[in-house]
Amino acid sequence: MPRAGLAAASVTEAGAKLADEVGLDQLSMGLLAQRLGVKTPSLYKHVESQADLLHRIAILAMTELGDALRDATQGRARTDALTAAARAMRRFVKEHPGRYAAGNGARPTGPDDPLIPAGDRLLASLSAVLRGYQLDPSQEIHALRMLRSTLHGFATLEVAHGFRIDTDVDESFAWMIALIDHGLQSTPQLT
Amino acid sequence: MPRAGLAAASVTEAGAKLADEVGLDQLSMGLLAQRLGVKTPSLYKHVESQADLLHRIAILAMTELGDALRDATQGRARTDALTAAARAMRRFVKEHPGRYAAGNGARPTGPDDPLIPAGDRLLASLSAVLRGYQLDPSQEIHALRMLRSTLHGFATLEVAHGFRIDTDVDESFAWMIALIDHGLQSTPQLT
DNA sequence: CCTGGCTGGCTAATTGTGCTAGCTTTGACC
DNA sequence: GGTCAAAGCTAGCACAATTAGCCAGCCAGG
Repeated sequence: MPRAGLAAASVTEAGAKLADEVGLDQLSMGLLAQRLGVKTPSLYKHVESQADLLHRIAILAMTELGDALRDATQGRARTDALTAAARAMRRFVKEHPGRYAAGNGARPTGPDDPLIPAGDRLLASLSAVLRGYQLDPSQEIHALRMLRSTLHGFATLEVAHGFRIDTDVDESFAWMIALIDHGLQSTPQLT
Repeated sequence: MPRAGLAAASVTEAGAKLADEVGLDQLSMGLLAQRLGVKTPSLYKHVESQADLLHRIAILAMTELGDALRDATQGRARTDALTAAARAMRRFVKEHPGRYAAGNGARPTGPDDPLIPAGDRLLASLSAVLRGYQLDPSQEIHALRMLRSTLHGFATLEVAHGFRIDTDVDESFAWMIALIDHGLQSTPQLT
């Protein structure tokens, strides 16, 4: 009997792809095994448990998203960088809703969990966007959280079909980014 | 054998409370039955399925949240109304994370699903907040989506322990609201 | 009263899913 | 060619959702 030739990385990748297709909550070990042409218990040779699989998908997602943001903002600043980062984030969540959901739900399991540096790099990319606005250092953390909340909220609502009619969603997104950009430029006035 | 005296409404309420305590994904029929002092299959006399239960919890959550927003914004306008609505929303999600998650995940099952009016009332409350800013009508939908995305994103990230250190979260929230308020007041400049 | 039917509980059993145990085969390396 | 870890498999357990079908309590009408 020929071997399937799997490894932890390829199982994780396949799991992430499947989660994007069917939704994270519909991702089962059986379905993934079927997709890989293997029986369910065989997956446990590569992955400790379903929780472990989800964790690996989460790390993959955070890493990919961090990379996407870094690439998108390379060589840009202020409004340009903000727009590029926002679009990259929205695009990633739209194309990879399952992965992204996994990334969101994951908690680090210990102090040397690779999820932590992956998350750090993601935050660093967003921080880099804000750097161009030369905020008061005491406001950076607030701006970072605001930016993250906004992008996260919009993207998750969108993929959950949270916006009633699908009209003008692109326009709404651009409008929201413009509002944030405007706000970041007038930041001293915010107390 | 004495009866437990349940009804669909009380089962839903208990399910919502339990979801808030243990997390929506940990809510099982067995756990809920145990909480109600009843065996699992008995729940099916009051609720069609687990999916039905979640749907009922979702409707409850949307209704409650809509009420909370309406109450919070009564008699207020502009900055005042915005702040009150934002706080009410954040508070609700913090106190009822399970319900809120159920409300988010739910999709209407048909054209006369009570979830639809419940959602409408929620959106109407947020719309009312924006009315005070006298936006250009073409921008109302964008502002509404922005507001919803922002509040949703912040609150969900917060309950998911998405903010690394818990310091200054209140401050970040206030800062974000101030930025939105400022943006809504200078809305003509956003093209 | 008391009695019949509806209601809301129960037990038993089915299915699907995560997971473990333990066996077998492949294939890489000596 | 022998050996041994890796990677597959079958069998089977545990637990969650659900269904079927039984029985007790309660309430209205005689």
